[in-house]
Amino acid sequence: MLDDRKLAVLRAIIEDYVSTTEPVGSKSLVERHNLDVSPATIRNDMAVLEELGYITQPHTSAGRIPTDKGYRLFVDRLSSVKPLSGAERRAIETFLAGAYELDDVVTRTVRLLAQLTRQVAVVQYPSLRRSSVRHVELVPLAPGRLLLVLITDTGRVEQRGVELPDKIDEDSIAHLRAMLNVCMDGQPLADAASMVVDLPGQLEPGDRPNAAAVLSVLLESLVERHEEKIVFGGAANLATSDFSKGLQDVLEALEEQVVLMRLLGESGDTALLTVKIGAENAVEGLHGASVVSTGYGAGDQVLAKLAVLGPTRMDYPGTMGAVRAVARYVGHILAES
Amino acid sequence: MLDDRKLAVLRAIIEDYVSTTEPVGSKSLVERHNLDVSPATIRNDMAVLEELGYITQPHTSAGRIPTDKGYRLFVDRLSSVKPLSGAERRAIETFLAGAYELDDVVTRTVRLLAQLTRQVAVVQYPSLRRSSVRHVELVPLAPGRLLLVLITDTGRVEQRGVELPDKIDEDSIAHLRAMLNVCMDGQPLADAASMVVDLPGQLEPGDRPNAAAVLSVLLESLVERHEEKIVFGGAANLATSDFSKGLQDVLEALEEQVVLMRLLGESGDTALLTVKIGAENAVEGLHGASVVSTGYGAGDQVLAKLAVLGPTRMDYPGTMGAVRAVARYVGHILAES
DNA sequence: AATTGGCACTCGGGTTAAACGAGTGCCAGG
DNA sequence: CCTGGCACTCGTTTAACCCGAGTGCCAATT
Repeated sequence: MLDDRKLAVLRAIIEDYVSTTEPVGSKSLVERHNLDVSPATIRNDMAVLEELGYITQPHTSAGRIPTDKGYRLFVDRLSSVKPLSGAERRAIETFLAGAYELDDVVTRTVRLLAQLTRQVAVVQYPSLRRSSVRHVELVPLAPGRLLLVLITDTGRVEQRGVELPDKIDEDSIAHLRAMLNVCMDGQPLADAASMVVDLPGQLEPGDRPNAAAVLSVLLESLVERHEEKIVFGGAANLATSDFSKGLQDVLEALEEQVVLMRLLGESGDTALLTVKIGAENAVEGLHGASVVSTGYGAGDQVLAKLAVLGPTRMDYPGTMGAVRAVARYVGHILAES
Repeated sequence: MLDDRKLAVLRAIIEDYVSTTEPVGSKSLVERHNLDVSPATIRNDMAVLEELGYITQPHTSAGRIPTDKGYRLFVDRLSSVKPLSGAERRAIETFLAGAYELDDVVTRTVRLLAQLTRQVAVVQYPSLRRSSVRHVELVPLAPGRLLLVLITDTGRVEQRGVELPDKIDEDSIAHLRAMLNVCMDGQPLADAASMVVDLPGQLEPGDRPNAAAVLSVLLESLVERHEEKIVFGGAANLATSDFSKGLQDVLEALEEQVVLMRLLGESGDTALLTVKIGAENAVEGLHGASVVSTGYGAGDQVLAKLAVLGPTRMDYPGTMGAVRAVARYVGHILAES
């Protein structure tokens, strides 16, 4: 059904369409790629490809353009991830070189990815689950209010205000702080729940409600909420890449944290490059867009996701190459610091 | 030269143009607003207004549209800030109610402003200059690396990695930490420089290079860099408000931190509502846009700026009302926490 | 069975021409 | 100073038209 030449034709159609944005006809195909057959033959092949749903024509008397299914086949079987050029690799290094803080790393990664691919970049903050506790600090703000500061072994700091049910005095704070640090120091945050389960027993009964409030904030807010932090950049690139329709929709989707979560979550927990094409994206209003995503982290742990979003008509090999390279490099940086 | 009726005509033209997006002619003017004169009279007035540069016609045989100068006059003399409706005020409260952390406050403010005005919102993080030090924490990360954590009396936490010139042991860290806290606790950050000037003298000579590194980071990075943090949102609104040209340009400008700084910086240190119309904006590629900005902060201190950006053809009274109201409300929240 | 050249057909895009109409400027009269 | 009248301008819309890229099909060839 699909012999080699037909596949070659599909590949050629996609390459041409991606670079010209215009439907591609049988004649220009044989010219630009040296297929040693006549346009008529290509037409027959194209008819078959259309029959099978890999390409379609916008209207009669126009050339063919790839369908989502066509891109899917292309990505799965007809292309390979394109390694970056030396210049691009150097760009990555210089771009990310001066980033010490996590905020900095994430921000720069977004800009870098957007610039490299000329599309929209989406980056999720690394999860805290695999980090360990280095220090817990409690700072009184007001009679019924504490500030909880968590410092991890990866040098990250998270803070959060805590509303206390009762008033609390300096001594109790100090005691609670000491207890917390004894219990949790060096422990992975993923185990935090079990670490502190018997903590209230070691405190004065009167302090227990307050301690409970602190713990619940620590467990729920700090660790979980953090993963919801996702930033994007390169929206300006949307304006040029004449998104057939619904630039509006795309921008709205990007500004919804929940949508971004869903977008990155879809690809599961894998660290592998994942490509979602057009309607494969569950998110309404993001059909017409493709998302290339991957996990990243220090070593082989997947701490978060990053992705590039663009029109279905995108340079998949190049984009995949950029995403993979950036993910790896960011992984190194996280591992070092 | 400019009698009352001519001013009324200008106001009417602006109101109509803002709501319809279309050049407005003499006839529809007398209909929609009950000016008790004939279209011909209005035409004469319009001729004068055009002569003076307040309005212009896109082409012969079309109605008039306001010029930047026309909007300027409108804002300065023909309109007043429109107070928010009850529903809008309630929206502000519910929207900002659950925000405890600063991050949260800023993020929500951006979304709120964008939604309220249906335009792009820009919010700068509050300056740390007026805050006081509550606690300084030093955490060893690696032999030559420290994490510096600063906690302010307003419950804000800033962290930053510090590269040390020499190795440092636990005791020296503890000593340095103690010294820092003694010197700085309760002191306003604005005075931080003078507070620590004699600190190195109280340390072992061997520790002085390390201490200097820590101090420079504390002074330069934490306090100053923080003010550069500016976020924006509501880009989706740009898509609808058919920015005559250069949506591309606007998006690019918004993604440049430097540009945003300049945008907010222009209006000086005032807490007052400031309106920059079209070409009044120094930023290239943001002609065609207007910016309504104001300072905000706890009490009467101006800690940062926030702004709304939209096409010159915007609802100035409404936008100004929203900006002022939100700024005030955010101020209250900052003052409480 | 696959390939090829030939040929009629389709249809979107671009061009030209004409009719339309909103809006203007000007003027003469109230 | 205001008003009604009127000629004029010019962008927009509509219609008719042609052009050409591209297709599908078929019969002939390999």
